[in-house]
Amino acid sequence: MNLKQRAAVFKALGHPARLAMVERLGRGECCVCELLEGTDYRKLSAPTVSQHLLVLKSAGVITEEEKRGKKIYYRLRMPCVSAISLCVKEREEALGAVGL
Amino acid sequence: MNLKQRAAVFKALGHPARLAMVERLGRGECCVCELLEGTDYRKLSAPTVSQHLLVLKSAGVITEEEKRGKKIYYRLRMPCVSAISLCVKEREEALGAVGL
DNA sequence: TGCTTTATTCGTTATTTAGCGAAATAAATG
DNA sequence: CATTTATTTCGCTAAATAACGAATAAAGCA
Repeated sequence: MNLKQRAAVFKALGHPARLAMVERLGRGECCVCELLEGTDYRKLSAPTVSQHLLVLKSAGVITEEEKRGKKIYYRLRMPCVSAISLCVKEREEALGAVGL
Repeated sequence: MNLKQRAAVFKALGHPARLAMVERLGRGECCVCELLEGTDYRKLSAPTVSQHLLVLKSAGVITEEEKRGKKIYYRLRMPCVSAISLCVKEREEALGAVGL
């Protein structure tokens, strides 16, 4: 995996809505409608969520698992990103001095 | 560290030039002039590199270490991002099927 | 002091991204 | 088959980002 591809993964994670989706999927696969509800970041429209999913899929972070009934299920394709997100989350103290 | 702040960290890493800089800084502090040379991604102008450093600094990823002579030294402020980048790098197989 | 090096700030332009309403697709259900 | 539900695609606009040349600042050197 080259530099550009790696950067694309981080870029995909670099939006609150997408990061929330990834963290949700880290707790197990779910359908789009659940992701549409679940974001505590803010309420986004279905088209917007759909587009964010495409970004994550293109970067290889998630994958379309299967279609059950009317619902389409996604799951995390790079399990390590869950650990990554946790790692960053815990670095709280490292950011205090920047005013973040 | 909240969702938005975490996303900002990933966003900062989400550019080939910035990721290369972070990976370089992961091997030890260095000055701007070294970062200006070192990117195998592509040759960028000094103003552009300077702006990328600002992005990384604002997200709390790096910090301005000190000024020695004419040179300004930066270092990694969130050491875990080095490990993160390696983790993503190794997930190569996970991306084959997406055409990445 | 004047010149060179190192790095940043400013101003501008081109490109990308985010978001959404409207429309389209697909599956289940009455 | 018409309707509802779940999701995506399309077309558009507003905002953010990337990049760079010119100008600026600060430090060391001749």
